[in-house]
Amino acid sequence: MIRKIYLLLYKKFNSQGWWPFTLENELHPRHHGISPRNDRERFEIIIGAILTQNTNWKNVEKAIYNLNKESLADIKKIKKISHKKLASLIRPSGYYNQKAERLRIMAEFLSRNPINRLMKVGIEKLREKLLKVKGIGPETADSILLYAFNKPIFVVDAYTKRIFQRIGYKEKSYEELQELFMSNLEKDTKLFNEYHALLVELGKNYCRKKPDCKECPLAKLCGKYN
DNA sequence: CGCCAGGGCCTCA
DNA sequence: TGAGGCCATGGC
Repeated sequence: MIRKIYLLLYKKFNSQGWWPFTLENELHPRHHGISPRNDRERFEIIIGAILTQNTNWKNVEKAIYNLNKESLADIKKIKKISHKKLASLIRPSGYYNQKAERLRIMAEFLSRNPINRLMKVGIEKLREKLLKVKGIGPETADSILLYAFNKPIFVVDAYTKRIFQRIGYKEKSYEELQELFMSNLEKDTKLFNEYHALLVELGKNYCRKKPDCKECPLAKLCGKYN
């Protein structure tokens, strides 16, 4: 069933090309359908994962644009910039004081633990290290693992919880839901990447807080609809 | 105008 | 472990 749902979503929405990030000569993050290839791109994804916490991605794009205008997708620069300045640049993403602090803490962590070294750490150990960083919870950690480090882990977000609750799955906690996917799919980075992105697309367009079930690709197998 | 968005921390049972 | 308050902007 987990795989069937994936296929239905893919048929409806096609490839999502996640995670959206910015190429060297751009300022605005976009979906490229490729993995990050250098530290700047990986760090920008990490920044986006923090800024999008409980926030619309469109607002995060504005904040990332502001940062890129000053080439601030850079660990050393984020460490050096003042809190006031950083907070004002990321203001559109909301919670800007908290998030400025979280970006600074993450930059310090990555300064002590360089990305090229983290890339070689085992997935479980890397996840534990990320979760110890203040401001990084399960979803942000897993987003970083999957989209910045290309590790095969499934990201569970509010959309995932809402969609699968409505379909009729009893799993509730983050770990239970994550295990549902991890145990029913081959541990493939590309598959986990696409699946999560497709769930976000469904959550935004159909399985909203007030659901629009009419053209939902999952309507036939959804407990709420039937 | 109200509602909501790709969470996480802290506090208190 | 889980519920509730807090953090905040911008789009619709």
